[in-house]
Amino acid sequence: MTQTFSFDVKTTDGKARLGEIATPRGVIRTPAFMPVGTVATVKALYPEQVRDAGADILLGNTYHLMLRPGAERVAKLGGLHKFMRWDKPILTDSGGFQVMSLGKIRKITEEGVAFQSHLDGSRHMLSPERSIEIQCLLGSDIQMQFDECIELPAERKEVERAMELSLRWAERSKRAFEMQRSSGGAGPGQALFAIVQGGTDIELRHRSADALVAMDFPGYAVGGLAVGEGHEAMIATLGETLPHLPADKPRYLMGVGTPLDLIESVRLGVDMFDCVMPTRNGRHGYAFTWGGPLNMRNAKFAEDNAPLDELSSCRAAQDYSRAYIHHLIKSGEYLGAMILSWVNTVFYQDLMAAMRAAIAEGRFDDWASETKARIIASPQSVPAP
RNA sequence: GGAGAGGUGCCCGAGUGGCUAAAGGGGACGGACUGUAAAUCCGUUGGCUUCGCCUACGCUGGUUCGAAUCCAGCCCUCUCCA
Repeated sequence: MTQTFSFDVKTTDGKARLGEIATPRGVIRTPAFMPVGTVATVKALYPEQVRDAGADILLGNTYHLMLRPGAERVAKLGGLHKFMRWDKPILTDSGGFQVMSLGKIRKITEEGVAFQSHLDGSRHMLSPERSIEIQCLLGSDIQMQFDECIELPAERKEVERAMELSLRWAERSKRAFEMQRSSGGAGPGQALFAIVQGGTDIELRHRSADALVAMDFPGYAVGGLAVGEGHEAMIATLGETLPHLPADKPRYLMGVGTPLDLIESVRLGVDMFDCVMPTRNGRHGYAFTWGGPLNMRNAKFAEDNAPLDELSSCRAAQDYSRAYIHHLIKSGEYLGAMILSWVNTVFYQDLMAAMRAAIAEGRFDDWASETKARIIASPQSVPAP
């Protein structure tokens, strides 16, 4: 197994890429979808289920883990992988997303962001340096620069300000990461990714991307999308941004998305994704199936004895009836959330696997048309005879 | 048999003369969810020919310009005492 971090594009189909990221903890097949395990757990799932679903990597969060149980404590306990019993790669977000999502309880300065803990109100400072330090303490394989993610729509001046700040923080993050490298806090198998910002403004996106590429990172993320601009604008922005990123480095679209988002983004050349959608929507009673999405709370499933999704490779989708899952969800039972989180996580991984296969066989466009017609269209919900 | 408490919308439950088609829960129905402050949040929830009308707070009658709210009788439920 490799001791260093590397990325290899195996083949392309149009702009879509099939590749592999090699790390000391294992290979990540791309395009990849990373289940989100914010607080050291992919909610409602055992790590084994996440692994068996086909996930090569999952995501953890700097902000949440620094508050609880604390980065130093995780380090003391042997690192995040050992702590949560996940031995494959882990990517950690820097806390940049919380700059947006916790907008009401934080203050931004050039130095960094002062957060008021959403848990107990205590104050905590996150700077590029501290974020990298925490990510190293956690033992993250792919670390993210500290950035400022902003909500859209926003004034161009505001988008530009956040983008420029994120550039300066990228530089500081990189320097901090190199310091960690030289002091043994991070090894050659670990990598730091930069994050392109700039809203839906093409000129800002180009400036951001060009500046970051000049700094030379082992991977580049596109951040600040799927934050209110809509699918079309997101895809358009992505289409203009990706050509400014090096072809030989992985491209990660942060926080995205719906199955449609994933398909259209892979078509444009994105290699990595993460999103809470399969798990959060699962907990909320929403099932992704190969016949389209189903809201399992709907009364029409009350006496539907058909399996949830007979086309799913997830055992739970075969074993449990729609009526039963409907009952569990309506009753607020944990098992309902567990089943749907599992089914959705498998669906997302199978979707990525299908995209990889389609790229390998040079039929991505055909595959995409067929698949979109099946899974994006309104759901089939005919009761079993 | 005696004393007391009470009967409100699908359920529980506020409401003691007009601002009450009736607070608030729950349930039901529907929607949302995109680097997780989310097992969360939002909307609807008597009917109709819907800028108004009808029906409605146990039943019947009464007082009043006006009653879920006050009065009388009746029916029913619960608690305590015999």
